[in-house]
Amino acid sequence: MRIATWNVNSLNARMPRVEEWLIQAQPDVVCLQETKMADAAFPALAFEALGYESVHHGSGRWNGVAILSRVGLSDPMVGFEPSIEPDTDTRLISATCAGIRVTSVYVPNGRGLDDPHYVYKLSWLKRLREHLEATTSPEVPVVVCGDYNIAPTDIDIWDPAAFAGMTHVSQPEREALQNVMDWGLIDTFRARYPDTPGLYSYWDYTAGHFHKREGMRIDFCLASAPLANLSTLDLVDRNARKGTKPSDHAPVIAEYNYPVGP
DNA sequence: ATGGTAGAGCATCTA
Repeated sequence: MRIATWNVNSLNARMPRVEEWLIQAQPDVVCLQETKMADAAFPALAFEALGYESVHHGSGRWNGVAILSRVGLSDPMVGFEPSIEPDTDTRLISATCAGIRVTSVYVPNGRGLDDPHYVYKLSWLKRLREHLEATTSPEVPVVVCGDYNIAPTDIDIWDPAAFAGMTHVSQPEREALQNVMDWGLIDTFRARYPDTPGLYSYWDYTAGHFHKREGMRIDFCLASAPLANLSTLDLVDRNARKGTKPSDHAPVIAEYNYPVGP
């Protein structure tokens, strides 16, 4: 089972590259973030032509998340479970694919430590844990994939000094992420490469950061133990960040020795 | 070549 997550930074702008990448990378399940489109504009037919069922949750100009699957897709849920304070944005969608409860998340950026959006970010992460508690169990196969907009530790960023006083690295954010993971989600990527620096999934478009290998690891496929125990591979597809009109994020791919089939 | 925003949408916000 090959599961990928990719913040595409506008699916309209990225569709040619996404289609090309699906054919080349052959993922079974894909979580997309920042589609930046309304549901009515989502190119479900184009994905279907490539063998993927899909669900999308988007409102227009900003955020927007989707799940693609070629191994079956059922029981979709958009946003947080109804008992939870609703999200004002379209940042979460869930579905069951081949017996795995899959969630695509686009955690709020936070903007600044003194910005209301930072409070929203922390609240959103608290609600993500409540959503998992209310809808599934760490005893079954679960993946929560997406752009978390948090670097778990300083090994996940190119220069800790460059991020002093900024979002993505603050202690409250890291604790909020840890609280989500404490529900029962494992970062198999870092478990596989515990001491390897320079493994990033996002590079700022500005100032040639990608070419200088100055990035952050903020996109993860987090898995519950039944799936994480079957982890066979974790990688960042850096090639997808090169060339013409790339997203500022690269796809993150995780593989599990788990039976593929609807 | 030896550097270096991008997207949405039309002023400016978001990342």
